[in-house]
Amino acid sequence: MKNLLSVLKIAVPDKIYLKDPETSDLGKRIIEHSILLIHEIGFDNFTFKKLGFKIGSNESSIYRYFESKHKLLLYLSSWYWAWLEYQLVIETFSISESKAKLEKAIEVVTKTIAIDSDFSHINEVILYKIIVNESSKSFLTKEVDTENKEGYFEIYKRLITRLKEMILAIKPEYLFALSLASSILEGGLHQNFLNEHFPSITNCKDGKTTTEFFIHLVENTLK
Amino acid sequence: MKNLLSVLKIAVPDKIYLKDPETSDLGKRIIEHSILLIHEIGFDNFTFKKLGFKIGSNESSIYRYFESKHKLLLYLSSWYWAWLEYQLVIETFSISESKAKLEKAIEVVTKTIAIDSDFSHINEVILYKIIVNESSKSFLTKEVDTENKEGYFEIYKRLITRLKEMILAIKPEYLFALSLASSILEGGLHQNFLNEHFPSITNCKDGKTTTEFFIHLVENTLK
DNA sequence: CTAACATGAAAGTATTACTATTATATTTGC
DNA sequence: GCAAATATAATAGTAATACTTTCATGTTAG
Repeated sequence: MKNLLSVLKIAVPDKIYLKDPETSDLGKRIIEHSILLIHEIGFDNFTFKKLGFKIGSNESSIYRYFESKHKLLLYLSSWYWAWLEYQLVIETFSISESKAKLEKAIEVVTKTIAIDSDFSHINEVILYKIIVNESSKSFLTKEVDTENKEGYFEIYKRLITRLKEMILAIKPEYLFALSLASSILEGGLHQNFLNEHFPSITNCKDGKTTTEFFIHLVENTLK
Repeated sequence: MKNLLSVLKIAVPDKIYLKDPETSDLGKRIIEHSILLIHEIGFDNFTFKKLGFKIGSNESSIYRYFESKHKLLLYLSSWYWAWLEYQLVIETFSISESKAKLEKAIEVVTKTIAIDSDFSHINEVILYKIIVNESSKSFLTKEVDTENKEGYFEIYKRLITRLKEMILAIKPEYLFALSLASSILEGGLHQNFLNEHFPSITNCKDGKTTTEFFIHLVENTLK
């Protein structure tokens, strides 16, 4: 996996950025340190000025890569979904039995990311925490419909479609495969959010995992 | 229901506001029109200045009721959860059979609110839309842990606890009752969000409802 | 070696999210 | 019916945000 990703490039919809941050040293430092800074102070308190200060660069230079901090969040989200899609495909590819395949898929998309694959400047453990705490803000806006038309959420939707296919492979007549798929993905993030901030309203803690909860849920639903 | 609510008052944790908006005409107009304005321009674009202009009042007067627009969102969210808790209790109270009770509960918390009960200045149909589109922002902040300790999310957590009890009444040995309860509540909002903005990744549309999806899901999970 | 391009530095703008002060209107308590 | 208390309005002010613009400088490619 590590090897493959050092050859492959995670592709993010190119309308999200003004200049591809992967093409320069400054760009890469913007991505690397924006992840660390958003994690540190939260997306709402994050500004390009503060980021510029952190990487010893100028605010105006960062604006040459991203129109706004919102676009940067879209970039980070898309990058994460693309990375997760890659994990999903690789990890389930060789499994032919439908049930085992879906189980592995649920595991991939609901587990807490705790190990950085370390193939790039992007720390996936911290990025995952940002996804849990901030990614909803990328679509909870008045501009969501326009941005959806522009294709900013394509990877996310494709991921859900892939999950849906695996669900339908088990039970083709199930009428809610898309809803179940989207519930697994967002619900997985949400349970991990609760584990961190509202432990009194989740059971996904103390050794019981979000993955177990969803595997049990899905298995019974498709029985 | 209508009659009862005209006597009862929806109680919101009093640390959320500086002055109870229910105690004055201006306060009520702040609540009434903040709901309309947030729905119109989105929470991110909403300001007390714009609201003041809309209700023919001054920005500084609104600040006497709420410290910040974030506190106002917490107020609206808490009000909605309290209102929903009330609906839940009333509608399930007289049902003794566990399965029917839980089914009714799922219906209450996952259905799209389309009729305003019209007992107050608060338009519940529009408020529901705000909850779907904006309520996550009330807890997706760096201050969530402090605010949780202050008790700002008590009603929300109590609602989930009530749902959990109804789940356990059916299957006491089920290990994920809290996670299932929180998934129903947040998942219900999310499916309705998808229906509005990302219809390609949900089945809760074209006559198939979010409620049906969750009733089927829960019934099979607890079988 | 020069033209193109990337980055940096500085200044400017409109808006936001408040706070503070003072004035005026309304209510209430006696 | 009047003074005191309270609520609201008007105005101004502040620091920060979310950018944009301009110009200078350094670097790189043909």
